[in-house]
Amino acid sequence: MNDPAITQTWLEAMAVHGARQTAARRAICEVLASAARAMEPLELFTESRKRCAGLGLVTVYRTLEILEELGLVARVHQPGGCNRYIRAAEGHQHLMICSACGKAEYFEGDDLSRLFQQVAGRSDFLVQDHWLQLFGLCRACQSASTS
Amino acid sequence: MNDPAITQTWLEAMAVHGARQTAARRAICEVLASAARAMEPLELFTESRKRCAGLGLVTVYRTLEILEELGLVARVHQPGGCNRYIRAAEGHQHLMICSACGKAEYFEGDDLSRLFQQVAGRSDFLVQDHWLQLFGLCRACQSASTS
DNA sequence: CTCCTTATTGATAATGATTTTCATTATCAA
DNA sequence: TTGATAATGAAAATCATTATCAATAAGGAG
Repeated sequence: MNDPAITQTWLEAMAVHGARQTAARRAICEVLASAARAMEPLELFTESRKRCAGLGLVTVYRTLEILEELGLVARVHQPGGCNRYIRAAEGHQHLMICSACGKAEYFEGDDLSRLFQQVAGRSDFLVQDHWLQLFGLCRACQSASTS
Repeated sequence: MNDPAITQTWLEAMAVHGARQTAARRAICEVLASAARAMEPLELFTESRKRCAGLGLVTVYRTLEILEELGLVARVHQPGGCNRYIRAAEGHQHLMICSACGKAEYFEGDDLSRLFQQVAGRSDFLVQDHWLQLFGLCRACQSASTS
């Protein structure tokens, strides 16, 4: 699914949820859907404002709240802070984040769920959910550090 | 290693680091070392104050900063917030958190590192670090929800 | 054991991110 | 086209965290 399609999907999902379709929301969704990195509210505000003059920061917060509530967008936790948002995973995927440029990419982690149950089975916990994130260097940043 | 021993280890590590041994720090370490759950600064403050009258919240923040810097304590990220701290893992361990009571427990995850490299190998990322946390129900809370 | 340097302390003020409030504006169903 | 009402932006309020600073206490030197 490409970026414009994602934006469309998000706006439709919001509509189903009873939320109106506005210029502000469209701008915010477009920016976030096409972002290669997780973005924080202020960045998202600055970028989205280029597409929707007069946009307010508060609207960014409110839109993120809805998108997160609908499971379309996810908050990303990093050593440097936990206020960045990115397109949510499709199915059993996990994030891999470049610690140099911030680029984020999902990878399939379907086979991991089973393992977690098993590993945790050694204790008395009943596992219901898991958070997994990998940090490293993307291809571009590997090359950059070599040269 | 039991709780008083952990406290002692922490205070000694802080001493090596050049930090003085004070009543405030001892109280904070004692509380955090014996905690079964990750605690937020304000909670830690309230509890520690019972052992060290007049303790200030600011000192809790400062002590946490040192303990984290020395790798003795780790920040815990949860859906409800990212401002809780807990005893750091020993070696390749990961956290398992009870979503009902908050109880946290470490489990061995040594064999997982290899898997992450492998899984990520499908992409162009060079994995350097990983964050893994499991959420579920501890034994006590499983029983509670059954009865 | 006492003194003295200096790290540590708590109270207060400042900061920065996020939320709330509210009057105005825009969406969209009828 | 119209009207009920959701959505908006500006400003104020809130909350956690950080910086400031004068008073205090830790702990090495003597």
